[in-house]
Amino acid sequence: MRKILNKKFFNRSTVVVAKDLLGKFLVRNIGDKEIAEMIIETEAYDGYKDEASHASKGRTKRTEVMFGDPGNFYIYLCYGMYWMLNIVTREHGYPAAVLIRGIHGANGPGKLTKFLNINNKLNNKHAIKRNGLWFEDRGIKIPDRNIKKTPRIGVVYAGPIWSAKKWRFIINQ
DNA sequence: ACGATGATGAAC
DNA sequence: TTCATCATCGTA
Repeated sequence: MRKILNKKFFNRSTVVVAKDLLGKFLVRNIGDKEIAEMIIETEAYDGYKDEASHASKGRTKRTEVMFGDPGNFYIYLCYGMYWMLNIVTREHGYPAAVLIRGIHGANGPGKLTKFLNINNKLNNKHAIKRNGLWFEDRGIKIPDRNIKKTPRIGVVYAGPIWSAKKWRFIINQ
């Protein structure tokens, strides 16, 4: 079974999408090369009230993408060196996204974008084959008992309420 | 424990 | 136009 995840999949609760992405495949196509790896770690960033989310600054040139269509990529540079790959969730006009933090063979959001050759050229592009980067359901279902929830990484600046939210999801090895 | 490295947003 | 900050990672 190979089903490409569509707009409908991403137009749902951000936390649910983040959890559901575990076990799905991130597929990268460049030329005649195709890499497909299972997603093992994600984080949810939901709404303008979430102080950990860039969208808490409101609509800016950068955050505009998060207000866009579900299934679009939100990609930005972090610490001057690493591209972060996010996928926009919820309906158009509501700012939310899921950060892809780990795939099989590349743990860490900066490492996986380097591994898959992802940069801001894909920012605000839709996750479809035509753009060379998309998501597939290959029939793997991760049972709840194998999913670990923890607070998000590197967001202490967001204050006690938002930094404590257990919106990071990892497959228990 | 820390430095690399540059875009971003807010203050001035 | 400056300035602090940062959804990280490799080296130590």
